[in-house]
Amino acid sequence: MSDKPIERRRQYPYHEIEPKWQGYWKANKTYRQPNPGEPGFDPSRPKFYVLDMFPYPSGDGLHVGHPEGYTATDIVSRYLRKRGFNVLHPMGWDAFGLPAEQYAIKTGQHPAITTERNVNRFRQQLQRLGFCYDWDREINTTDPGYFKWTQWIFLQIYNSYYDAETQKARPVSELEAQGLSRDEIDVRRLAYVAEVQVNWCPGLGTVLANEEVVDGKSEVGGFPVERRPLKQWMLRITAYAERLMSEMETLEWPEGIKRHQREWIGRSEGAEVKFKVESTGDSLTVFTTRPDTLFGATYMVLAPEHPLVDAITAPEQRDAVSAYRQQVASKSEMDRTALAKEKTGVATGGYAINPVNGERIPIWIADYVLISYGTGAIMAVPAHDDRDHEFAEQFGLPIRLVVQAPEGNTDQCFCGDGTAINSPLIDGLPTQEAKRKITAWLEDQGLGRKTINYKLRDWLFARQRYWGEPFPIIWEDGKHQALPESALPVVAPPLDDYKPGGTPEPPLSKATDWVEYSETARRETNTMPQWAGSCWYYLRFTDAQNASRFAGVEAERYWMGANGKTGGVDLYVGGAEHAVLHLLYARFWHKVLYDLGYVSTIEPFHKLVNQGLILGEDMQKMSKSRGNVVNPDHVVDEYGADSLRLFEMFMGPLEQMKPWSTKGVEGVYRFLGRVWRLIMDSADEGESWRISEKVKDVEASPAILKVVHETIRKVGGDIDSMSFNTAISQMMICVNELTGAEVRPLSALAALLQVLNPFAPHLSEELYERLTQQFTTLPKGPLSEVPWPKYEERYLIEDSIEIVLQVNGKVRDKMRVPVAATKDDLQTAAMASDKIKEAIQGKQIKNVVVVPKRLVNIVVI
RNA sequence: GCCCGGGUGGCGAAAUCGGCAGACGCAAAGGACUUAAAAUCCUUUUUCCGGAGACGGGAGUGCGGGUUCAAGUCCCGCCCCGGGCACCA
Repeated sequence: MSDKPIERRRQYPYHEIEPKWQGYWKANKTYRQPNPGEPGFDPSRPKFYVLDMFPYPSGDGLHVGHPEGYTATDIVSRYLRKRGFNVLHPMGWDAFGLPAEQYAIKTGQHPAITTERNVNRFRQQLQRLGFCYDWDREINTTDPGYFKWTQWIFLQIYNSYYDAETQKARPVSELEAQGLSRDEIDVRRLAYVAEVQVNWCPGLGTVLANEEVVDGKSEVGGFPVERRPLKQWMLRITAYAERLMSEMETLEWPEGIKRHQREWIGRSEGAEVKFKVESTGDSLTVFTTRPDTLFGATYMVLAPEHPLVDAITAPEQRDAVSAYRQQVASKSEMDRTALAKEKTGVATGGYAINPVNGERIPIWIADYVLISYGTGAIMAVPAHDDRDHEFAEQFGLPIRLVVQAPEGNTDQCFCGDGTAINSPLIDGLPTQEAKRKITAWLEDQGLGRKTINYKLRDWLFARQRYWGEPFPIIWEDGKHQALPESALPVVAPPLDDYKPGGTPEPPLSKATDWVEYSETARRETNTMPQWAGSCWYYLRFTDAQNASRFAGVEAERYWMGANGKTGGVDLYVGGAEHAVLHLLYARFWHKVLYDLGYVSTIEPFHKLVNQGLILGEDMQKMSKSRGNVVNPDHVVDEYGADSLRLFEMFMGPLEQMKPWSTKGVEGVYRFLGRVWRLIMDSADEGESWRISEKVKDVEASPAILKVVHETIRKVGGDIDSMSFNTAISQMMICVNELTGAEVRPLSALAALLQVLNPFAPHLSEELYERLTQQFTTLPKGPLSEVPWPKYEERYLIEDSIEIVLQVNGKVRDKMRVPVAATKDDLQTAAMASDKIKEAIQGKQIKNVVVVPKRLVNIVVI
C-alpha cells in the first residue's frame, strides 16, 4: 500500500499541469508588468494597483491564513488584466525584526542566513499556489538596496519640521535661513532625540513603542515591560494628528478600522485652565473637556511625575509624597493598570485657587493622572467624573453637584450633558452652551483657552537590536548629525555576538571599529523598529529596481495616481491586526513625503479590505500547541493548488472568520474534477485523457446560453464586490447544467474556462490549451491573455416568469405569466386560479397588492 | 464597564430594493454501475402534523414586542457568542 490509493483517487492530473503552467509563466514572464516608458507598456490601458500586506517570512513557512488574502488579490488581478487594465501586483518580504533575531540567537545562526532561507521557502510556497505576482519587483526590507531608501526617508524626516501655519512639513533649511540656532532647530525636527519615559522590555532587550505594548506586556513574546527614562529617537507623529484624523474621511476602509485609528489618535476638545498655587504663586495648568464643571472642582490632582510637585508639597507631607512617588516609580506598567481597581494617592498639603470662584482647594498626587497626557494635571469634579468620584469617595473629599441631569436619570455620578447649576456664571445653560460661555470668559480673563488634545504620542523610533536598519546618524560633541546621502546605505557590520546585553546599550556598540566614524565622531548604534521598512514598501514596488531614487517620479505618479479617488494603492488586502500600527505609521511617513513633494497623493492606500481569520477544524484559533494547524503544502500535495485556492474563497465571505474543513476542500476538488471531465474523457482509468465526444462546436441551446451568460454576469459582478464564494456557487450551477446536457457546446465551455481562470488558473489554462488544439475556431491562448467574456442581456431575458399568488401573505398558488404582463393582467389571472378562488371563498376582498414580476397578494377578511 | 462585529437546517453558507427563506457546497440516506469496494452518475434531505401515495396543512432566520398587504431584511427592548479598548480628564 504505497501511494497507489492516492494515485487512483486523483480526479485530474493537477500534479502534472500545475508545475507545467507555473513553469510556463515563469519562463515567459507572463505577469511582468512594465512601467511607463518601458518596452511593452501600453499607455492606453487604465491602471490598477493591487497590494497584499507583505509577509514576515517566519521559519514556520506559510500557513493557510496567508493564501486567503493572496488568493483574493490574485483573482482580482487576473480578472482586471483580462478586463484590460495594467495591473501592478507585487510581493516582497518584511524581513527585519525581532523573531528572526530571537531565532538566530537561539540557533546560533546569523539572522541574514535564516532570513534568506525563510524567504526562499516562502517564495517557493507562494509560487506553488500559482499567484500572478510580478517577481521582477520582489523586494526585501533587509536588502541594502532597499534599506538605503528607508534610511534616506528617515533623513528627509530628520531634516524637516512641521510648520503649524501651513500644516505641512518643511525643510529645516528654512529655519536656518530664518536665523534659528542649532538647538532651536533640533527641538523642532520631525525626528528628534529626547529623554522620555520609555517602555523598556528586559525580555527582548529593547524599548518598545506604545503601540507594541499590550496589557503591560510586549506584543511580541509577552514579556513584562517597565517604564524607565531613556534618551531616544522619536518621530513627531503627533504633529500630524489632525491630518491623520481628517484626511481619512474619503478612504474606502472598513468603518471599524477607521474608528480604531480615530480612537488611537484620540482627539478631544476642551480647555486649558490656569489655577494659582496658594503658597508659591506658580500657575498650574489643567486640561479639561468639561470647563462647564469648573464650579464643581473640589480638589486637584497632579501626576506623581509632575515637575511642580516638589514646590507645592508642604513640609509636613514631604515624606508621604516622596514615599508615594517612589512606590509609583517602582511599579511596572502592568501593576499600574492591574491595580486600577483601587485608586491610590496622597495629599501634597498644598492648595490651589479655583479661578472662577476664588475657592481654596487641596492639591493631591495620584497615579490615575498620567504625566504624558494633557498637562499632567487635572481639576477633579467628583460629582461628574467617574474616576474623580471614586477617588473622592475613597479619600473623603467633598462632592458638589454642578450639572442637573435630564429628567429620569438615576446615575450616581452623572457624566453626560445636562444643565449647569450652582455655577454663577453659567447657571441654567445646557452643557454645550455652558462650555462655550465659560471658555470665552476664561479667555477674556487670561485664565485659560480652548485646546485640543490627542491621545496619540510621538513614535519612539529606536530599538536596541542588531537586526534592523542602522540610523544614518553620527554623534559629535554630544550632538547628532545626519550622514550625507552619499554615505547610504549604512550597513551594520557583521557581528559575532549580537545578543542583547540586558542593558539599553545596543549590540552595535560592540562593533567598535564601525562605531568609530572618525576621531571625533561616533555612529548612532540604535536601529530602526520593524515598522520602518513597511512604512513605504508600497512605493518601492512601483519601481523596485531604481538605483537613484526610492521610486521614479513617473512610476510613482502612474501607479499611485488618484483616478478621481483619494489615490494611492487601489486595493490593499491584509489582516485587521495592523489596524493601528502599520497603517498609522505608513500614513504618517506618506504625508511627510507628500509635504516635501516626493509623492503625489495625500494617502497611501485608497481601499482597504481585511480578510477574516481562518480557524482550525475545531473552531479554535490555529496554533501549534492545539495541533490544529493546516499546512498548505499538504493540501496542495493531495488536492492541488487550484483546489486550495478555490476552497479558501468558497468557505465564506472574505472578511469573515471561518473554520477550515478538509471535507470542504474535497468538495471543491470534486467540482474541479467535474470541470475536467466535462471536457476530458478517459477510456482506461485515467491513463490517457482525450477530449470528450460530447464536446462539439455547435450552437448552444437557449437553456445553456442562459446559464452561461448568467454565470459570466454573476462572476464578474461578484469579483467586483469581492464576493468570491457566491461567484464559485454560480460556476458550480453552470457546471451542473452542462454536465446534464447531451452535447457540450464549445462556446459554453470556453466561456466557463474564461470565468474560472482567475480562480483556478492552472486547470483552466490546461483545458483551454487542449480545446484550442482540437478546435481552431477558438481565440488563441494562453487563456490568461484572452479578454474577459461579455455577457449578452438577450440570453438572460425570459419571455415568461413564475409569479407567486398569496392570500393574506401566504403562498397559495404559483403561475407562469408573460414577462410583459401588466398589473391588471396579473390580478385577473390570479383571480382565475382555482386555489385562489377556494382560499378566498366566502371572504371579503379588502385589498389586492400586485408587484409585477414577483407576486399578487390578495388581502381578505 | 465602554465601543464594534455576529446569531438563518446536522455543518459552511445564500437571499442588490422589504416580495416564494435555505441557492451552492459539506455531511447523511437511497439507487445505478461494479464480483466487491473506491471513484463516478442519479434521487431525497428545515421541521412538525395528516396521508399508502401523489399531495395537503401548520410552524420556522437568538428571544419579546412593533411598523407593513408582506419582515432574515426596518424600528424598540432583551439574551448569547466573537473581537477590540480600558483610568487619555
